[in-house]
Amino acid sequence: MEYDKYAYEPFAVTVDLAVLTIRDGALHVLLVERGQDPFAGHWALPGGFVEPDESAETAAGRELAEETGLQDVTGLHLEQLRTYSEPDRDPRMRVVSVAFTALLPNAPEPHGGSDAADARWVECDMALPLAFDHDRILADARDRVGAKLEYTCLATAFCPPEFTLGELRQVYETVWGTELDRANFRRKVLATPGFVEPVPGAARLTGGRGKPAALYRAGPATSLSPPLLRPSREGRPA
Amino acid sequence: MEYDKYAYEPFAVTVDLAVLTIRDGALHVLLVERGQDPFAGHWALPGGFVEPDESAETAAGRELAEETGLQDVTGLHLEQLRTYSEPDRDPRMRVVSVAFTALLPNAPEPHGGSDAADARWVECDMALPLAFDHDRILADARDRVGAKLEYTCLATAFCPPEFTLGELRQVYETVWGTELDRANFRRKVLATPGFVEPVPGAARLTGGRGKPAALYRAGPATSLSPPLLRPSREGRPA
DNA sequence: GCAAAAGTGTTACCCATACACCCATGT
DNA sequence: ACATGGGTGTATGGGTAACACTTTTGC
Repeated sequence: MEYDKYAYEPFAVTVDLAVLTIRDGALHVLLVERGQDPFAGHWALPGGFVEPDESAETAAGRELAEETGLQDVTGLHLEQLRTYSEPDRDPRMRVVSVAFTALLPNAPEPHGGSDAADARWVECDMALPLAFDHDRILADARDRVGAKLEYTCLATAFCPPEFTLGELRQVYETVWGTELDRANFRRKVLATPGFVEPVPGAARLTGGRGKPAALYRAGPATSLSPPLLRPSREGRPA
Repeated sequence: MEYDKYAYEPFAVTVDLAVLTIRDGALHVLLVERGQDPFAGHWALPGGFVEPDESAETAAGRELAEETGLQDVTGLHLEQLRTYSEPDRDPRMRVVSVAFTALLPNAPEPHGGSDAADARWVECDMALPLAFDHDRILADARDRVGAKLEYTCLATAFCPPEFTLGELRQVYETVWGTELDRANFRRKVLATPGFVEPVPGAARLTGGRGKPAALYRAGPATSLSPPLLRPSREGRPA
């Protein structure tokens, strides 16, 4: 049987990417400067249209490679965040956007490829305001990542293939904006089977000072039970 | 500036609903029997097209009201699950579906409204196989709900406005498929500020036998910290 | 020597677990 | 009387928090 594809006003489907990384102890997001209206000259999250033969996931991976110039997407974490579909979120037409969160270990300088006038890393707290509803998408991405650090092994996605426990701890401290006790963090991570695996004999200096630290790789585990909870949860009932 | 809305092959955007409730101590899902191809005669999750002036959230609420006949959507939990966009998930055309999870306290018998030939509650474990990729959507919904019971106050969404702690505990036991210690569950819930609030002086018999139980209402809290973890977490690394 | 960061040890306390036990109700 | 489910008490153990201490490096 045939089906009238044009019975409805057409929808466009796009992907938007909240690409996060840690630079200089601060959470950064990849932004592009829009080259055309609407919001020409404003900063926005990278993204683009889903092609007819692509899933949103495929489109997100393609856009990410285009924007960052990364070909080795190994060890890269790409995850669907949620879908934004308010009728007026794009003044041109109905655009439904599937948003993704991507976590990068190292931060290669982006080359403003494809349709973006310019692309660069911006500290998250300095990023607002963004085009469209991208402020909200970025805020949702930060919430999600912060929450996921508690009960998943996601933190290693921010680290290079080999990392020290101090670097891993800095991931938590940066995303959560808190300080963690070194000793307790170490015990907790090492006590979780499959979270990290030691690299035998390897050690590296971190920050130029202090004792060289042992190196670890990400392990096969994905979930953290019991979870690693954020400190200072103050909850007062009404 | 104008924009060519028809430059791309058109996408259709739909919503699919995993409406869950608890009946007779088992998790049930609302299913409709499809009246036309593709998958005519098969069971599927309720859903439908997003109208031109609707967000996916609005469309999901409308579809839910249509399928269940519920007008008082008070105390109803409707939440975006994720978006399914594989190019071949619908043989007719490109259909991108935003899936939602809805939790209902009581289970009104659905009336097969709108375009559904029939609609009924089906025990989740008996539901497979479903049309399209709805098996996967339902599995994702069950995973999500089970996980959210751990660190949110979502369980009250399965309960009527006033409920006993035993009923609340049955929600956990049903969704998780485990048994929980009554005494410890009680202490845990009451120790979490804002999870439940007592209804002064009220009591009700549950199951006809035993001591009448005190009644509680859902409180203002939404998150559960520290979380209420599922028992028997056995994790073996590779 | 001093600062900085890694790594180890120790103690106290919280909290979850696992029970035992009493209470109120219907059959 | 007995079964059933609500409600309370309590001992034990594991894990986290908090802090002291040693080690190894660069300046």
